[in-house]
Amino acid sequence: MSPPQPRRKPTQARARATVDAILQGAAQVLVDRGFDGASTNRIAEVAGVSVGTLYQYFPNKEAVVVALIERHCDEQIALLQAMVGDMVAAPLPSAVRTYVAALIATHDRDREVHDAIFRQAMHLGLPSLQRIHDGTRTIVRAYLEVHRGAILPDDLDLAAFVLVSMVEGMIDTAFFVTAPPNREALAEEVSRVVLRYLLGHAD
Amino acid sequence: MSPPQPRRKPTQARARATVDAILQGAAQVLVDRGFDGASTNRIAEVAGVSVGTLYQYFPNKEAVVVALIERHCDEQIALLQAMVGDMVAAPLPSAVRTYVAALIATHDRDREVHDAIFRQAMHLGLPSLQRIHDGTRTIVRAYLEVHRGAILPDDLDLAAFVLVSMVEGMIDTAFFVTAPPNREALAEEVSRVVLRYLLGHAD
Amino acid sequence: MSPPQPRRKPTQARARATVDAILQGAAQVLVDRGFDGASTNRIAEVAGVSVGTLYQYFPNKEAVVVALIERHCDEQIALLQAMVGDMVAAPLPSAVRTYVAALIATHDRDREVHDAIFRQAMHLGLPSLQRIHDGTRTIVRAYLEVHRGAILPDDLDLAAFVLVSMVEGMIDTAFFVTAPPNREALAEEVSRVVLRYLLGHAD
Amino acid sequence: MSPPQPRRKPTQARARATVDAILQGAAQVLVDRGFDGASTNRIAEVAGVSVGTLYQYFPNKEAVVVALIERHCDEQIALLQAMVGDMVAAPLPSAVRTYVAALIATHDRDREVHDAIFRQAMHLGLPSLQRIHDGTRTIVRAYLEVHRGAILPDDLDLAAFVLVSMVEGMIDTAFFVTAPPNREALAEEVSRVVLRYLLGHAD
DNA sequence: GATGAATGAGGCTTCATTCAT
DNA sequence: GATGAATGAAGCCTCATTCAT
Repeated sequence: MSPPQPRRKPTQARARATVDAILQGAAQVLVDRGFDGASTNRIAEVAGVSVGTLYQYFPNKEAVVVALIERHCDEQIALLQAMVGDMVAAPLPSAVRTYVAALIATHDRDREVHDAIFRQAMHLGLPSLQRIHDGTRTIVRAYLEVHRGAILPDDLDLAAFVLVSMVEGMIDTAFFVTAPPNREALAEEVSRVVLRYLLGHAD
Repeated sequence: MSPPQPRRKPTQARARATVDAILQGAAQVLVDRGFDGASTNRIAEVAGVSVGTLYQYFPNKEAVVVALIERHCDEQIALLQAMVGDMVAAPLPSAVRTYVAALIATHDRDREVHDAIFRQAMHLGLPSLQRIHDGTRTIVRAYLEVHRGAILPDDLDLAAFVLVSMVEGMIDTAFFVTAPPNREALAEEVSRVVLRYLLGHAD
Repeated sequence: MSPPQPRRKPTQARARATVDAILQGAAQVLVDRGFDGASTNRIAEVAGVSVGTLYQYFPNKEAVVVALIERHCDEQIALLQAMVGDMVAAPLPSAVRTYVAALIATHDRDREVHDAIFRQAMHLGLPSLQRIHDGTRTIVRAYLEVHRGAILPDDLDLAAFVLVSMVEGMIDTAFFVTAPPNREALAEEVSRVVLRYLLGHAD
Repeated sequence: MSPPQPRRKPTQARARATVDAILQGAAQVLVDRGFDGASTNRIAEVAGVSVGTLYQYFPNKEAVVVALIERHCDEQIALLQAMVGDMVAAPLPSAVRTYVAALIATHDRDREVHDAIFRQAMHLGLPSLQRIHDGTRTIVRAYLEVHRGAILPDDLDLAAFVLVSMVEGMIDTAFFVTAPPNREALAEEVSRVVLRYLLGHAD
């Protein structure tokens, strides 16, 4: 409803620390008491500031959650980019395996927080997940372009979409919906799916 | 001696109609105003009954949403089963294409309602999605068993998990997170992924 | 607010049984769930009838509670009268001891029910307790009249009032407020109070 | 270094005023509309604050009533103690008459409020009345100890219990159940009961 | 800048009561 | 006579938000 932008840019170090505390508190409360138990008063309390202070940096409750999600997404993307940084140079099979492993690792960090935030993102129907998806897709698409000659799919846009949404979606399912029958073998099997799709084989 | 018909069948018919109305109302409100805007009073009003009546059939607000999700899941599963009924007899490639098409069709029916309910399911962390997943997985696993000799994967449990979660997750992503670059070609491309995973080729 | 009289006199045996069941249910619920948990629906359910039936015999909820209290008071008075029936003929000391013992016995019967009903009577500020008091006082006053020559007090009205309210009040306190230090000796000590008041000694 | 005055004494003063206002309001409403008519909204309104404020100081409705009862009990006990302060030094007969008069006076102050609160205490089955009783009993017991040689009863615990519960119970009855035939003579007659119990005579 | 007491709309839920069957 | 589904006013309580200090 109201602009999800922070009311004032926290230029001073003290202010930034306050905002950080609030977001930490928000994450904490989200994890501990679920969405409906996350009131601004509670968040402020856990953050160790007063509600008034919270409202000095965020125009309303939603803005806090949005900011939290945004920050989380940024971290996720940064994490992913760091992990796949030199993937481009690698041969396709090992690149894929690295990518899948990175994605899974990404979900393993801060499971609870990730989970809580993910649910909120779904709940609020926010474009944050799309940001993650699109960012990832761009990276993948670029990679496919480089290897265009070696892979089966022609439509690289579509291929990138399918790859990212499939792998991401699957991992989300594995983490949020139902546990896989064999957690150890999961990464390898997913990699096989991808490799067979791209190459026709998984060697 | 006693009347062959239980005394209040008609009453039950009325009650069932009431429950239906409430669930309809809940779906309606969920779509229109989102979860937080879905108050029991609003639901009752849209359903055309009084709050009191709602509470005669559901112990609390969450129960209404849960019932709605459950019903939706049942419908989804029934729909899927109807569509893949004679898939078993079909050759693998066309079976896969049927399955994928069915899944997509399933998402196309009642887009908005499905969307709203799906979000709630995620939000509430309910096992309903798991039910869908597990149901589907059982079907798929049985199918793979039949074709065991013709496919590459050994671990059929894992294969079934990967297939279902991947395809389902991907379609969810396509519908809820970001639109695919080429909606027409999507089904075929997903089918290809599956077929190459199972056979090494997609012919 | 509305007349506390039953809507229709239950002339038939069946109807009387129904009324009984309802009052039983009311007592039950009052004991089990306290006053605020005693809803007409619950009472009807426990009584094994439908709410509608309850409302055929009682105009509103209060009427049920009032009827219950009335019935209880009647029982109490009858019980008391039975116990002190031939007290008049007895010599004063043993008469007093009989009376006190009867009062205590009266409180011991159906402790829980008595307790619950007593609280309601207080709560509703009903004249029922007054009925018990006045009834008892009349009996006592008559007895004192007979023994006028043998006792110290002149004002028999006042004496009867003091005796009844004191003994009754004390027993209520003993039962509802705090336990006496010596339950066994209580009756004898109370009797002594009364006898010394009447005679100057307790022999 | 740090300010010698804690930062929000004024705040606390304000808060205390608010709590007072709420309790006043509660007493008011209890008297005016009875327990069932005493809604938190009504109490807050009469107190001149918003419901939210009420709930900032009390976790629920019952807590308000309990606090009110507690405060009332404290006042009663303090009042009593003030009145009987130098009773110990007095000779028995006048001490008893002072005590009885004090108790009656205690009931005369704020009749309506006292009445309403007393009913609630019974209704809620709270130990508040017990507190009053036990407090009083301790005082009486100490007094009896001092005069042990001059009185008839041996078991001082029992005697104290009988005295307090009897006198208190009787006065409660006189005030809440039925009016005494001769209000003026009541105190003297009660004193006689007590004195004859303790001494065998009332001079 | 920070604080936290105060606000009050609004959510969830209960329950006395009615009335069509 | 009996039933019990339906009603809806009203109660308790929470929480996003403001503002005087």
